[in-house]
Amino acid sequence: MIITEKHAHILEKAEELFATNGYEGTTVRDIANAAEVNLAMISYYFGSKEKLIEALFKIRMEGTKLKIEAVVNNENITPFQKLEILVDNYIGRVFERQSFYKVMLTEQMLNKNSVILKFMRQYKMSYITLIDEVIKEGHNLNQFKKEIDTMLLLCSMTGSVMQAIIGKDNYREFNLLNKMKENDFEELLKERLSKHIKSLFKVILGYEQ
Amino acid sequence: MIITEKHAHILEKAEELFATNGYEGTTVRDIANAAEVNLAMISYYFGSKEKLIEALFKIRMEGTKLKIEAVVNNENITPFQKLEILVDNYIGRVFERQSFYKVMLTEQMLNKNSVILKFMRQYKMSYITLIDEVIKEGHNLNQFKKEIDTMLLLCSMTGSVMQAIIGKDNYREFNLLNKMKENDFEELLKERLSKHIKSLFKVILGYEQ
DNA sequence: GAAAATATCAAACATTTGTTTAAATAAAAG
DNA sequence: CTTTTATTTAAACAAATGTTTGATATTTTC
Repeated sequence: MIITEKHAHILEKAEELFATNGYEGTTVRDIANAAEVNLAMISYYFGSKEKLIEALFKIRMEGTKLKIEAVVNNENITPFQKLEILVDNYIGRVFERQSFYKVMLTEQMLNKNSVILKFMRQYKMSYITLIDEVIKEGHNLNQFKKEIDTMLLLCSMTGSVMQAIIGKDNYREFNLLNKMKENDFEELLKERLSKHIKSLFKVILGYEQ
Repeated sequence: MIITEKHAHILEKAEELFATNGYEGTTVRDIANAAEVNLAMISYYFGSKEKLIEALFKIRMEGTKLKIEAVVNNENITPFQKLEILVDNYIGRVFERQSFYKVMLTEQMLNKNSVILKFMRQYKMSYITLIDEVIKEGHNLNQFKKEIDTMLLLCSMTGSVMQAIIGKDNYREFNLLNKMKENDFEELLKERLSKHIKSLFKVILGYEQ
């Protein structure tokens, strides 16, 4: 399937609606209105509502895998530096595409669509095997001193970021940051998350230089 | 509103359906079938589908707050022990009520219902202020050495647990635990999560006895 | 045990849903 | 320019949705 600009535009509007109202809570009419196209165009372009969300997952997940792998194939940096870059990449991607990651989170729980499940499985597995490699490398170089549960560490990373995003407003309020501009606040939160998660990795892996 | 056994039974079936299919993805007919009552009984008992999910949040959140506070009012244990108990309580509650916590997670993202928002806000705030107190106590006693971002630590706790639950099957597969019985596996995962999160707290707070 | 209140039921209700149709318009190809 | 192909449209479609109705059964109250 060829994705034109029109496709991409509709997908972006649909993505926003799915993030705020859920897949089932979003009607094809909502999408058509938001994208300012005729109702029938959704079927015309994508075939069905279900194929539309499949297309969304396809387009969003395509680039991601390559981006992740590029980091690890860089030979000139230490394992811990690689992990730091992976963390920052992850945070950057989630903040850049908050809507999509919210959709992903709900679909992880609810979805039974096999196409979407395949995409998510692929994404997760590439991430975990990659990090596992880097961690093994660090152990071999005797830079990481502790044996760890990679998957739980990954849960902490993704979970911390997602919870922070979902509870953004609570965080803002609790830390008395209401006056800040939205953009500045997001940068602050990203920065704090980055530090927080890197230190998680550090202490859990028993990193020593 | 008085909650009878019949109410509770319908709510439990609805809760399961909401967890697997989402609120919008669950029809009143689905609930009636699952609870083995006539379709009209849902309206008769709860007034509407929306009031049903509000009742679910009400009943589930009522007990929680008291349980949390009981821990902290125990004077005979150290701050870090209190945190350990809070962590184990949290894990225990989530595993015991996986369906509800899944519903909560999606509603956190999607819901605009003011009644539900109020419940969740209350829940979150009571948790955070409580933990904040314990952490201050630990600092005053010079047992915690590091200044921390309480809310991010909380994000890591809740996020780790939720991600682990959502990705249970992945965890099982990746760690080659497929032969294990579901119950045994859950106990194992709880144990590992408990250790993992407690060590997070320990290192991030700079705990020294 | 009759009267009143509560619970259950199948059927019907008006909306909303995703999708399709067939006609009209615009763009591309020859 | 004309024909063919691709796009856009309003209207229609059947199925599904949350809710209500009015009749019937069951339980409670006195």
